[in-house]
Parts: sequence; structure tokens; C-alpha cells
Amino acid sequence: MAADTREKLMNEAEALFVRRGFYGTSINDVASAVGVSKQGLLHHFPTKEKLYAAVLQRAAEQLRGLVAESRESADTASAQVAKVFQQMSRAGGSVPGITVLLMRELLDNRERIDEVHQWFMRPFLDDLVALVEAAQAQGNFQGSPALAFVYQLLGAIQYYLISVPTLKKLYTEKEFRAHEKAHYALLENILNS
Amino acid sequence: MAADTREKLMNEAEALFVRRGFYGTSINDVASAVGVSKQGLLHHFPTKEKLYAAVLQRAAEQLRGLVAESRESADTASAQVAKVFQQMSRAGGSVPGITVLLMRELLDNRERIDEVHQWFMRPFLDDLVALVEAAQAQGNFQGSPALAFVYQLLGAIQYYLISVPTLKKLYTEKEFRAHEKAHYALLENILNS
DNA sequence: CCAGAAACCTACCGAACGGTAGGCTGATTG
DNA sequence: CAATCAGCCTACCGTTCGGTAGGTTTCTGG
Repeated sequence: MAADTREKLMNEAEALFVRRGFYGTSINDVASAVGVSKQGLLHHFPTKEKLYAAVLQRAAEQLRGLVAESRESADTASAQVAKVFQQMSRAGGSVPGITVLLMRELLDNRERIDEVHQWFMRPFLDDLVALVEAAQAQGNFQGSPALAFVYQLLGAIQYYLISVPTLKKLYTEKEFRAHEKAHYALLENILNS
Repeated sequence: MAADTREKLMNEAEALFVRRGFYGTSINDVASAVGVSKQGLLHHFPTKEKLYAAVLQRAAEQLRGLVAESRESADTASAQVAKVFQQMSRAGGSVPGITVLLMRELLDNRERIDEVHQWFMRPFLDDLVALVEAAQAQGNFQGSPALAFVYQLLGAIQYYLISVPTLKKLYTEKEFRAHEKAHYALLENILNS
């Protein structure tokens, strides 16, 4: 039951950090959403930063897990790359939330030195770059260095993902659907180069 | 002097909202950074939201101004499009800050209804789409609807921009320079299609 | 020259923040 | 069976938050 509460706290914290960011989320909100007092939370995570770090760490592991999964489920390197980015770009599942967390990290940690920040991005980027380089060695994705290629895709995918709620408000249902379709077609096009 | 203080407050507020976001910025910080008491600030902007809205509005106007400028300085539609995105992707100037503001808006306003939010994005997007459609009518940027094309570029550019501080920490100076060069080359490539 | 508005101040408020102190309870274990 | 300890609680602390009340100075137009 202990690990259960801990996990519930992390789930709720992730959801709230995603929605409102680190400063916009209070540990009281997290705790009461789980049905636990603030001090119950502080028993598991002694400070708010520790809670945030735990959420980030788990998210980073999930991202790397996504790469590992794709590596197993497809045989050619280019298919593996396509699989990873397809998984990331689909709106269902836990990836969009992690995407928002990652973007918030990029925005918030622009100046302060944060060791958490480094292991959050670096291994994931390294995995992706290695995968793309393997595909390039087999003749795919020519024309740009692997990191630039990865970044182009990450940017297009994640920017679109965080824009979805806004786009739904800005455009009619029909317009949005058309844009959604065109967006995925454009990604497919890049992934088949 | 009155308008002067007001402008200084908006400048400082923009810088702090960019660095720490809405929740992470206190009106006290903004005021004392300008050398004014908190109530001096509240005289010009009666609530924190009003201050934030004023900053957003000005940023939106600057973005539209960027499009208007580019429209005058280049003759062909495709050259105008290229000019806009080149201006946006260069790190100097005020665009990166606005970019961060815009991304924070996308992240924070995912659920709450915010009329401010709408005019912040919509006119800028409409301008860009119109420009791209004009270029498409002359044979450029084929293959994707204008909005999807715009979004691909916005995503790649803005995601890279907010990543720069992190990338500088993750990679060596030499690696970063190489990535930077490859990134701009990739953008050029898209803009010449 | 003077009335009034604009600009800015000190003092204060209630609420919410992250965090500490210390107690209770039920399961584990020597 | 006693001791421990994780798990969780109530009560409280100092600080900071956005915002109000009300006064003072400075600029400005008739």
C-alpha cells in the first residue's frame, strides 16, 4: 500500500505539473487530489523539488523505454526510427504529457544549473541519434546530420502536440481535422526520406 | 515620464515572464527591478493579469509587425516567407523572448478559456498562412497545405530556439556549432522548396 | 495660481505557500 | 511481547503572494 500511495502521488503530480507547471502546482493540491494530507506527501517526498525530480526521472525512463520498445518491434533501422516518432506523435497514451513536461523543462531551466536537467534529455537524445545514424548508414535520412534531423522532427511533433488544444479553439472542427491530417502526412513524408 | 515607467514595467515584466513564467513571476519582482514600489506598478496595471495581457498584446503586435516588415522588404512571395522565418530563427533581437512567451501560452492555456489567447495567435497565423498561400500560387512550397507548412517551420524554429541554452550545456562548443549550422541549413532547405 | 488628476508612496490584509514539530497507529521483527 | 518503524495525521511557523486603503507629491490645464 505504501508504494501504491507513492505511485498515486507521482501520477497526480505529473498531471498537475503538466497542466500548471512547477510554480503553479502546490504540494497541497497534489496531496489532496490523492486523498492524503500534505504531510503524507512530504513523508514520501521530503521537498517539492524531490517530488518534481522523481516525476521527471520516471518520465525520462518512459521516453527511453519508448525507444527500446521500437528498437525491438521493427527490424530495419529506418522503420525503428519511424516507429519511435509515430509513437511520440500519436496523441493517446502518456507521451503528450511527458512532452509537455519536457518543454516546460526547456523553458524553465534556461539559466539555473540543474543536474536533473541533463540526464533528462541527454540519454534520450543519444538513443535517438544513434538510431538515426544507423538508418543513415543504410541509406535513409540523407542530407542532414542525425542530431539536426532528430531535432527537426522533435520540434515539429512536440510543437504540434502542445498546440492541439489551442488549434481546436482557433479553428472549426473541419479545419482542424484537415490540418491534423496534413500534419501527419508531412511527418510521414519526412520519415520516408 | 509616466509612459516611460509604464514601458519599463512592461519590458521588465516581459523578461521575467519569459524567464519564470506567469506563476513564477511576482509583481513585486517586476516593480523593484524597475525601481518602483509594488503599488506603483499596480497604479499602471491594476492586476497581475492585466500586466500579463498587456505584455502579450505588445508581443503579438511585434510578431505581426515582423510579417509586415518582411512583406515590404522582399518582392516575391516566397522570398517574403523566407524572410519572416529567417528573422524568427535568428537568435538576436526580441523574437526569442516572444517565442518563449508564445510557447508558455500554449502550455499554460491548454484548458482555461482565455480570450487573450485567441488574438495572440490567430492574426499572426493568418498572416503567415496568407503569405505562404501566395507563394504556393506561384509554384513554391508545394506538397502540403499552407497551415501545415507554417506549423512545421514554427515548430522546428521555436523548439530549437528554446533548446539552445540546454544544448549548450549538453554538448561541447564544437558539437553545438555543428548542430547550429546543420539546423539553419535544414531550415534553408525547406524554405527553398 | 490653484484645482484636480496622475504618479507613487507606506502600511496593512487575508490567503496560500513550502516546510517543521511532534503525535498516533498498525504492521514487522528480534 | 516489546521495540521499532513506515505511514500518515493535526497544528503550527515564517514568508510571500496579490491586492486594498489611504495619504503625499508632482505635473498640468483653465
